[in-house]
Amino acid sequence: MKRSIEDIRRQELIEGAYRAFLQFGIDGLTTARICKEAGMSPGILSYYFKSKDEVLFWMVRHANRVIMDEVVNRMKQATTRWDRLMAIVEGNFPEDLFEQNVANAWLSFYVASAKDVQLERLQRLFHRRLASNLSSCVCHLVEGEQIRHFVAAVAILIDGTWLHRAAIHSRMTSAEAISLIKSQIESTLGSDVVTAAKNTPVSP
Amino acid sequence: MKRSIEDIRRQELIEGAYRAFLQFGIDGLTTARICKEAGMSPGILSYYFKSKDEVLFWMVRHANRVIMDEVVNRMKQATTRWDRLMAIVEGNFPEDLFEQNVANAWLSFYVASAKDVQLERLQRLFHRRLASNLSSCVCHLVEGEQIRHFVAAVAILIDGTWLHRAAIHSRMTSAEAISLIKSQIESTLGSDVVTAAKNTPVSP
DNA sequence: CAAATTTTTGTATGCTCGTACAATTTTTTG
DNA sequence: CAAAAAATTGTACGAGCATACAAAAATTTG
Repeated sequence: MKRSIEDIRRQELIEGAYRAFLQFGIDGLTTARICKEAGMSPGILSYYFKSKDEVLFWMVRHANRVIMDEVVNRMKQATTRWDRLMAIVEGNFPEDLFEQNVANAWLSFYVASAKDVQLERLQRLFHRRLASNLSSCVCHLVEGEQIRHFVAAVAILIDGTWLHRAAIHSRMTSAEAISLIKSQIESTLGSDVVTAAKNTPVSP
Repeated sequence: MKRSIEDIRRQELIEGAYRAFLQFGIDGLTTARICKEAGMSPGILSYYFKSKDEVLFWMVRHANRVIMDEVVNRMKQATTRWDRLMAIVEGNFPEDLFEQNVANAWLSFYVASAKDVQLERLQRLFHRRLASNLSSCVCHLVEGEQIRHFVAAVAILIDGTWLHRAAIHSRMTSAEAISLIKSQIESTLGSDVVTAAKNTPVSP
């Protein structure tokens, strides 16, 4: 069974919204701009979606999937806990996405999610996934309370680095971001735990 | 010479804007809301200011001064490099300001400064001040390139922690934020540098 | 106190945007 | 091919907002 016109149009609008999102952030997303970006006429959005907010919702899921694919693909190839950890960090800074407009767009999503319960739920889902992935890399290697501290610190470092890429005119590259977070992780865990992580296979 | 009515009214409007800012962020700031918060009628803003953006500009300066006062007061009492460092960290997390609405408000300022050259200049000024203060705590204690890395890491940790307070429903307290950043700093610098910082007086 | 000046009020204007929808075109069906 | 259904277009409406400004009120001046 081939995709219906409806599915195709909805997907096109979501991807149009995504492109507009990367350029202008959530505030720059008007129905007209979304439709134009998708190559359609202005009124079409309300034919295929209940409202602009519905497009926004699916667009954010789409945007997150782009990043998550980067993470997951790298994690598949990891053989040690340490490799998994690096897969998460590196996957969160794809070279072609780590630039000011994109960082600003994500920042605007964070702001918007404070006033939109749907977006807030997505946001928390994304955070739980990240926290869960990070935990799996260090559990059994460090003690319980330490795990929560480690996860919080790395999450803050990742998001904080994106924030700086957005706000400060920093020209930081993704390689520099990864290297900064990597060395923070190393000094936080300590060399013995790092060595253990590098020698622990992924499964257990 | 007493303050003119104009100075008083402008200050009242700026403070009204600040209160509205803390509650609703930059997007929630309408001229009507600012005037209402200042206890004046809606049209008064355009009598004392060229535009809403001008109020925004002064309001952000005011908001930053609130934080900077916290930092500066703590730094005055510092006798060692380490104390100065802690003064900066603690001053950036005043207990009564470290809560979700305020964090969201600051986040919305970061987003807005991407599309407003005036706000962007303020933002960069704030960042240079922070970086300069941080540098002064570790220069001569660690080598040149290391300083830049250290400053970047701490700045990212501070902003990242605010971002998390805004976005994740984290209930993190200011004490927890300070403690997290403090331990990150300690493991980054290494115990010998920390000891040196604790034994180095502030002036040179 | 009366005229002049300053300050404040309330509103009108124009703009942007989301949404609904009638009119039109395209596709499908029998 | 004609009728019905689906898809698309363009626009009109209303809401929310920044700004300007005429009218009113308050204050100062002579």
